[in-house]
Amino acid sequence: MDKPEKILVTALKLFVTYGFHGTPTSKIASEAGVSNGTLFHYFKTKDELVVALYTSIKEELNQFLVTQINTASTIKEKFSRLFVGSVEWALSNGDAFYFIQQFRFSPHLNLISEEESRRQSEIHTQLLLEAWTANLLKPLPVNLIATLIASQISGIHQYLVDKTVSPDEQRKLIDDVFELTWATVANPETR
Amino acid sequence: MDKPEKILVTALKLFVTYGFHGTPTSKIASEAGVSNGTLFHYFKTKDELVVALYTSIKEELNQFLVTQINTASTIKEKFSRLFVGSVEWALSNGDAFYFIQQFRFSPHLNLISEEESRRQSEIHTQLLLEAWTANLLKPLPVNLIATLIASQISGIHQYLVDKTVSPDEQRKLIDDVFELTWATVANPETR
Amino acid sequence: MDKPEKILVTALKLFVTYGFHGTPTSKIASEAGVSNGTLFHYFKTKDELVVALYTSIKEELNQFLVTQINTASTIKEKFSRLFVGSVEWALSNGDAFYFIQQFRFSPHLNLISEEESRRQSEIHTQLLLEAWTANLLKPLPVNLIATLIASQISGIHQYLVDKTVSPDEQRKLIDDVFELTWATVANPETR
Amino acid sequence: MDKPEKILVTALKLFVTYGFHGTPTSKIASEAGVSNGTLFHYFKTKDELVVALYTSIKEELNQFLVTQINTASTIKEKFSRLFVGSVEWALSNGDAFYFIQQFRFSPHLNLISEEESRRQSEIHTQLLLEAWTANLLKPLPVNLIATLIASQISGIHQYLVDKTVSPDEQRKLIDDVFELTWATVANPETR
DNA sequence: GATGAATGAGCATTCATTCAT
DNA sequence: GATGAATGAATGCTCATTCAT
Repeated sequence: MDKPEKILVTALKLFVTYGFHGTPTSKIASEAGVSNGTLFHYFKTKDELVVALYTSIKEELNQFLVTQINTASTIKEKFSRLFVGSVEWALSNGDAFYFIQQFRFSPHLNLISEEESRRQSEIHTQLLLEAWTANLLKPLPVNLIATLIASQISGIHQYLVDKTVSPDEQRKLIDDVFELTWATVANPETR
Repeated sequence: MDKPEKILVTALKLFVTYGFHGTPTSKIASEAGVSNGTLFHYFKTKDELVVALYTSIKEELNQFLVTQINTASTIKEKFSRLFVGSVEWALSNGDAFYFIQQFRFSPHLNLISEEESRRQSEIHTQLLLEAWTANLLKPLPVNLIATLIASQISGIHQYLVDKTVSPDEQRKLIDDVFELTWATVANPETR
Repeated sequence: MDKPEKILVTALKLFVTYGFHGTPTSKIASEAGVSNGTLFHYFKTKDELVVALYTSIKEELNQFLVTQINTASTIKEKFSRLFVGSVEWALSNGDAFYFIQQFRFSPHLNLISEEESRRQSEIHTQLLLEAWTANLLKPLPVNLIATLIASQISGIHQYLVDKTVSPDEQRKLIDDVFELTWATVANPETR
Repeated sequence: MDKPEKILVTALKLFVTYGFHGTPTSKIASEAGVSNGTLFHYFKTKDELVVALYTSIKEELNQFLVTQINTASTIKEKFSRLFVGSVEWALSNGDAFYFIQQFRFSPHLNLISEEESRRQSEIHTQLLLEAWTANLLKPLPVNLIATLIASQISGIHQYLVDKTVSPDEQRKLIDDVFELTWATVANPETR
């Protein structure tokens, strides 16, 4: 792992525990095993580090989701993969997922450009467009459907984080909730 | 409005715009029209101010929801009132709602005691218990149901914040989503 | 002496010895017997402190020169008082005088507004105008005359700083150089 | 232009604009088109670079003045050439001249050895000695005369920098001021 | 000679908190 | 209760300098 990567990994761990403000750059540097100066060699400011971390996490998540979707044939199956994949990724990358929320409710969000923002949600946009074109969705605003699905993902994730459930049960619950969600948003006629 | 109240109101506005860290107590004080010392007269530390703000907002929200629920007769109607009320309160108290999220994804959350936490969600717990007892819910874990409903509330709110919709349409959308949500979690047999 | 004044006095001493850069604000504060925070309470930035010091020194010098000029009756005598007064002030306020030069050949000079600059040289401007109106000066550009006089002041000062001369001799030398300078710039006809 | 020379040229430009402190070595290096390490290959420390720049400028100035003086036959003419040459060099090497002042009022001055200092003013010392021996000067301390001449040089330069004057007028003004200065310091009997 | 990544000491500045009035 | 001057610990960031390649 090269130095900037090591810095990002360490920053994630510390930000999640102590918050942005509660984490001095000096602590990030020393725990990452580099000097303070090196941190600023790679990230011009602390804010830039925070943003870079967010971007890299989103990137990683997206790449994971793409591999998930690619294993599916039907559109519904793609949704399922996206849904299940998101929840499972969130469960096994607790820190990263928590950080995303943290970031979203902070002034740092404004530092993300429109374009970067669009790029990050491209997969979801594409898939929804596909479903919409195939007339698979209820006659509701597409954005509303997107938001409702996203909410259910974060809902079931939230539930599973608090409980301790066996992997099998967990998988079943996620599938069940996906089916419920799909029933909520899918067009009953073409379903 | 007395001084501590003025301080809380000002703090909310600033926290939402600049974040906790980005808002010095001195700025809160000056914008609230009180002296630096006065702020610390009412709130021993900045953290205490943050927590007090959170608690007071939750308190206000809960009181509002209680009045909403009280106008309902059936259990489903209570759920509806809770659902719609939550979304509408969130829409007309954007700052407060945003602050709640901000707070939840920050280390400050640890400063809320278990008991306080329980008290804040009492209404929801009560209502779910009622529904459960009346056998109105699907055979899913009650907590999962609670989380799913909460997610949908925040989902529809999220959607409405971004769009600009007429009040009538807005109301209709919220009702629609509630019906979808209710269909998702309610026991079809006793519904 | 109040705190901001004490800070200025200490800063002068240190700047002259170690330069602006070579003098940390922390050293100024501690030698002035105040806390680091107090320094920044009175001067928002280090640059502001530097500028404030410059302005206060120029102010003091000007007030001194005004009292000198006021004891003179003829215009030539006023020039003499200004000349002699400037040299003597420079000799007994070595640090302050050195600081002025230091400041003038630094980027800080740009932080002085046009207006402030004009105000600082008002005495000289006035006196030259008076002499010009009375036709006492050679037909040379007034600004050139001003600059030449100023140069001679700094010349004789420079000389006296390096040598050690008895007060009497010193006074005589300054007078001599003034007469030479006056002969250089004064109109021989009306002299 | 070889690398160390390029570094010196760039450093001059930047020092004059931003001051010593305001100019990082990294900026000098990058603007000079060399790497950070190369700068330190040629100049062990930043201070050494500053001193080297000063020395090289003084050297250049002196060489120029020597060629000027060599075209003169009488002593007064030599003084004239020195005077005029100095002003003209200062005018066409504004940055270099400004840097000299900057350097003189900075702690770096202490890094110049006595001997180096003497060498730099040798021309002036020699010429004054010649004039003194020939009994051409007023019965004033030689050092005072030296200082007064130097002051007038910097005075007329100062004036010409601020104004915009045609080359012819400029040359005439410089000559005039030289004559005035010469009249001030030269022995009227042997003149 | 040339490079530029890495270092870490050093500094300006901020800000929560105190306390005398 | 109210004030705001004073504090000083804490921190982001800079930059001269080193050194392995």
